[in-house]
Amino acid sequence: MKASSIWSMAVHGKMFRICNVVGQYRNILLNRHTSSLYQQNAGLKKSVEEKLGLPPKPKKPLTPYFRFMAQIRPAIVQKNPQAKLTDIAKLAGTEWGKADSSVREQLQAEYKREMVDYMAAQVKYNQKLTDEQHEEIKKAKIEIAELKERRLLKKKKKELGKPKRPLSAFLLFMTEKKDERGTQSFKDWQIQMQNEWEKLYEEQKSAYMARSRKLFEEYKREIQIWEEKMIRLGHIDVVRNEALIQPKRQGTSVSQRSRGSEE
DNA sequence: GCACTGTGTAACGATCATCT
DNA sequence: AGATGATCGTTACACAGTGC
Repeated sequence: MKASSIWSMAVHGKMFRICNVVGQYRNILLNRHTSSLYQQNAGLKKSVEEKLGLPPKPKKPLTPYFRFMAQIRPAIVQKNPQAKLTDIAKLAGTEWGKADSSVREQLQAEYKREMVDYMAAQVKYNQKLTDEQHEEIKKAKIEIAELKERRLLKKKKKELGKPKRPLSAFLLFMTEKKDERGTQSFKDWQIQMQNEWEKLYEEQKSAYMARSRKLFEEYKREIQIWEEKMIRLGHIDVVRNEALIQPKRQGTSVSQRSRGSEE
């Protein structure tokens, strides 16, 4: 903890130098960056290194455009109090397009100066880490990238209207009983549901199972139609592998398609 | 070509446990 | 992976420029 706070102080010091911008926005900039760093240290946005319990790595200097945005943001917000974050970014982009070349050059020069410090800090930081720590960071980054990929694929499936898997017999039972929960804790209620499910008469259970089976039959039909449509549209990544392997019952076959892109 | 850099917030995800 | 729900944590969104 102590080591990390020393690191944190070092980063603070660097950022204050980074924020040493001349002109009328100097104070605003200083305040903004101070609070921003405070939030990061409070753990709102942790870097991979910090998540792994390693000292925080030096932050990249702000690019000229980000520096510019930080300067004009207060004015934009004041003029457009109800503007959303995304609106502000758009307005800032417009302003950047209209900005004087001397302003751009000055911001560019500041960026270059701070980049020198950053590079040195980065080298120092990397030297401080062991080979194992470097490897750990590398692995974590790959994992994060894979997670992101999975999340995006899930989002795509949703957007393309992938049919949802139907409820199992037990879930149908649980859904039906949800209004009877009252003030019981979620966990206790689940355990109670499990007990009640086990005590159900076979014919009662069978009724739920029959309903679930029927839903699954419908689902099978829906998913097949949907996957065939996805293949036609070229969205092979959202289709289960079986759908690519199994030849279709009628019409054009997809079996000759290459499966190279899939696992 | 993608991650990073800043911002605030809405939306989304993981978690807990249960079964199929 | 589907539902249940509260809670806490994380990410996408917009913008442009830079470096790996």
